Amino acid sequence: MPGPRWRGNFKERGHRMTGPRDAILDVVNKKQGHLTADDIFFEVRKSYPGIGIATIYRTLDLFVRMGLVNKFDFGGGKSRYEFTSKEKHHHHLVCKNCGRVVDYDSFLDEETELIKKIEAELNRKHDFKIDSHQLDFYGLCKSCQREVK
Amino acid sequence: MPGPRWRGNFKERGHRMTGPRDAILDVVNKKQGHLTADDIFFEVRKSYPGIGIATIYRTLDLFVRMGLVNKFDFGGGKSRYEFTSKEKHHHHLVCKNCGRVVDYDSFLDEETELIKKIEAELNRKHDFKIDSHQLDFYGLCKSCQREVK
DNA sequence: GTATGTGCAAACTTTTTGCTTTTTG
DNA sequence: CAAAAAGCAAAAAGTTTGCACATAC
Repeated sequence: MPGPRWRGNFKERGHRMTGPRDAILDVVNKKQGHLTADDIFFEVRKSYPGIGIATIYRTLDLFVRMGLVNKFDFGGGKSRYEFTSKEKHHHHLVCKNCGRVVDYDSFLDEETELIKKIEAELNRKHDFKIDSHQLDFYGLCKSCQREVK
Repeated sequence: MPGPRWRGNFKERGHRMTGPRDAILDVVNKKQGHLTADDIFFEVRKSYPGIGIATIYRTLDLFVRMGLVNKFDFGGGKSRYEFTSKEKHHHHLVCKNCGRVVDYDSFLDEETELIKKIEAELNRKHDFKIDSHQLDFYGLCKSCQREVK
C-alpha cells in the first residue's frame, strides 16, 4: 500500500510509487542512522516479506539519485544509507574497532564558513563542481578503548 | 632483496623484512596517491613477479597497523592505500563519476584549529579517543561535468 | 631449526546483472 | 496495454582464509 506522501515526487521524475519503495522509504525514514543494505533488507521484510535484496539495492540507488537518501562509506566493506533529513547537517564519529557511528554537530557555524571557503577554492583551482563533503572522525569508543590495544 | 631502511622498524615489532614487503613498501613509497590493492599488485609484480594478491592484502594490513600506510575508503567498493607521508596533511576531492581523487591542502591552519576544537568536544562528550579525521569533498571533475547529467 | 611469511586456490561478502513475471498508471 | 519494477538466481568484484611450502633470523 503505497503511501501518498512521496507519490508526487516520484511521478514528477517519471518513477512509479510501489509497495517495496514505500516500505523501504518507511524504514529509512523511521530507523534513521547509517543503516547497511542488509539492515534495511532485514527490517523491510517485516512489513514486506516477499522483497528481494536486489530490490533493496536498486531502490536505495534510486533514492540516492533522487536525493531522498545519502550513501556513506566509513570503511568496513559495507555502504551505509541514511535518510536525507531536513534537520541539521551533521558529521560522523566512527569507532575503528566496533564500527559504531555517532553523529555530531558541534561548531557547525565555524565549520560551514570554512567549508565554503575551501569549496570555492577547490572549485576554482581544480575545476570541480562540488556538491557535498564529509567530515568524519575516527577513533575508539568508550568500551573499545579497554578491549583493544 | 630487502632494503635496510625499514629493517629495524620491523624487527622491533617482531616482524620480518621480506622481499614482498620491501617491494610493496617501495611501490607505495614511490607511487604515492590513493592506490587500490589491485594497483599495487599490478605495480609490484614488475619488480616481484611471483607475488600473490593475498600477500598484497596481508602486507598492506600489516603496514596499516604499523602506521606506515593509511587506508581510506572513498566509496566505490575499493579500499585505497597511501604512504604515510611526513609531508603536509591533506584531504581529498573525489569525483563521484570517475572516482578520480585529487589532494588538496587549502586553509589548513584554520582547519587544524577547528578540528582541534571539534576533537576536544567529541572526546569529552562522547568519550571517544580520536586519532584521525578525514575531510573529503565530492563532486564532478572537469571532464565528467559534461558527460554526466 | 623454528617461527613467520608466502602462494595458490577456494571461500566469503557485498553488490550487480540478466531475465522472466508482476505491477503501475 | 505498455513501460517500469520486482523477484530470483547467477555472476561480479573485492577481500579473506586454509594449508602446504618456502624463507628469515
